[in-house]
Amino acid sequence: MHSNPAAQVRAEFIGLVKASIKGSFGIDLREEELSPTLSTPKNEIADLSTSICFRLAKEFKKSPREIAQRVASEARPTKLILTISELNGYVNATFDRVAYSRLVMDAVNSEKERYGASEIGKQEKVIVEFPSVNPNKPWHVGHVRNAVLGNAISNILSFNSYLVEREDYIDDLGLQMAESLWGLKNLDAKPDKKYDQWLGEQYVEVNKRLAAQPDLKHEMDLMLKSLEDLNSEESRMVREMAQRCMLAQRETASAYQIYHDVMIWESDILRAKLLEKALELATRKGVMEKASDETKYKGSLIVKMGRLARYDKEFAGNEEEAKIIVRSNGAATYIAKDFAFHLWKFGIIEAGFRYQKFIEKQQNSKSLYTTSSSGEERNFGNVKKAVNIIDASQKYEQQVMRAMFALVGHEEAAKNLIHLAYGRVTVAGTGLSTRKGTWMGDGKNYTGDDLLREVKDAAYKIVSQSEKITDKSSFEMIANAVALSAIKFEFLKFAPETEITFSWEKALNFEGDSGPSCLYTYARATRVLEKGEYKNRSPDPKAISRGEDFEIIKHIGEFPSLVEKVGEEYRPNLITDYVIMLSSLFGKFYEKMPIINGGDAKETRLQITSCVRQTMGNALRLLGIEPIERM
RNA sequence: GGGCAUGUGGCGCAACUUGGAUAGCGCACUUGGCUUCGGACCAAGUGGUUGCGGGUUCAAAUCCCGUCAUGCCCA
Repeated sequence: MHSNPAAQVRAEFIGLVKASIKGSFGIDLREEELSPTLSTPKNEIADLSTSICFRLAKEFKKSPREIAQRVASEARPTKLILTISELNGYVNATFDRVAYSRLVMDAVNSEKERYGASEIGKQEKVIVEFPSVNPNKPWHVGHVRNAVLGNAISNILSFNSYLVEREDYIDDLGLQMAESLWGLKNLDAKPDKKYDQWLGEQYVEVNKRLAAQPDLKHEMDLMLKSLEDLNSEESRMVREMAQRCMLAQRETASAYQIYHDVMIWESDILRAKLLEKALELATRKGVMEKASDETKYKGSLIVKMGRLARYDKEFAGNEEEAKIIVRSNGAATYIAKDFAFHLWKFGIIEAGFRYQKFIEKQQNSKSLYTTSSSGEERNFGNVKKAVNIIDASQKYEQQVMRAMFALVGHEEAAKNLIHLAYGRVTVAGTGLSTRKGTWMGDGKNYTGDDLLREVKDAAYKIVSQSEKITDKSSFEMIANAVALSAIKFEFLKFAPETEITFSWEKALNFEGDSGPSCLYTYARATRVLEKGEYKNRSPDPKAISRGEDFEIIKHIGEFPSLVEKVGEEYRPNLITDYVIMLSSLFGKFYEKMPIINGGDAKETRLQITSCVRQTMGNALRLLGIEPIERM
């Protein structure tokens, strides 16, 4: 069992309020009625409070104050709660400082790097899909946001006891691949740089040609047709090109310390005939049908809007009568392909995929597998929950897919099919278009590679001036860690749905609400513990006062509840808020309360420092940020 | 035309799902703090009718209705 100090003290408070109300008024409230009324008062009135008396006022025909006063006076203190009082109709509790501090410190000391973990995932399998960048270009800063989010979500789910598979979907069959292959054959240029970068630039060039010579469009369409024949020479060439591009993309991923378990290729999905199986299922269940000849949908396979509306009212007001799944020319839409793929994820239809190792050993010491025409069988997929990190523009498609899941009778899967819709990243008001090449900048591109290089250069300049670091050989490692923390934090601190306007100025700022300032807190705490010759003895909370020290203890006690919440709501920005607050609280504590020079309080304050360091480290690792000892 | 998201001090954001006491944080600005545990830090301060209008409630940034603006999506 993992400990959760905040949840424990809340439970005690609910219990005593419940007992007091029953004793005073003879009413037995349920825990679920009380628990939403709890909150933490902002000022220093108390440590925990409930507003339940406002709700009871009408029923009891008494003022909230009267009720609260009665409840407070009847309430019996518990192990963790020392006093209960009334103010303005609220019932307020103060914690037993020593008992609660001991609880928190014990929890951190005994669970260490597992402090904050929970069991809500019950070892269920979940597949997280990200960043799924087309294999004909490099990651741009928007893809970095996606990857960083997906990585954090995976870490958080895993910390909540889900068995997480990190999956990257690779669309090697779209029109964009036909165009890149056309470029490869016709543009007589040799790769002279990192392959994804080179391919991305070439793709922009192909699109310039297309704009100038619209008749080329026909050639592209022919190329696309031949790609879909998996035995064609074009198909073989495009796979080779895409694999080479993916190796380059994986270099970027690895530089960002982001790793996957499996890559799934669209061409292998085609080979496995997942689409046919999915369409058969949808037809058999009466969800999908042939459009009637009298409608404009003639010749295509559709799902009637009225059917979708039965599951999700969003589809109700739409003028359109149906959603096309397979066009009259036989081309499957993205929805069709995605529907099929996700039926596989949930183990509803079989693919019989074969896998090979794409990378034998990644930096996290695990292999990266890829689907393939031959190879071994492995148990990927077959999950209880699927999380897709896809930008908000695809919300509609994802919703249609979810509705179809429910309509074919898999409501449970529909509920567990989660689209984490994040806002796009723009540069000075314009979107990043791979086609138009707006990701290419002047001197430095808006790519993952250039972003990391630039931020690292800036970090290096600062690090190399530090007097705290005597070992010059570690500059490189530290600058890298600082840069990664800055970038990851910058993308994670915004709520997922917000759009982000990227600017170099912001990316290169390491102060304030930033990753480096959290790393700083960690490094500072580490150094203080070393200097203070801290030994991990059993907690001695007697010297804790009602000041900055106890504020820290309370904040640390909240961490496990926070992790659960973030795991259920997919909002890593709550963790960035949390670590900023932890940093700030430690900063205040550090100024006001001498640690090493703390006299009798020294040992206690070292213990608090150790708990801050541990919790900060755990929280940062969830975000995909590796803390460092010196900076 | 329909749908979704967003709108919070000068700027960038958080809190909204689950209503609660004085709306938090960073940047910028003003003032102060390194002979003293790591100043990527801290203290004090200026700045808000939470887009607008109505409603529900003892209580609304939060819920409901309407409206405006911006972005995205659907054919």
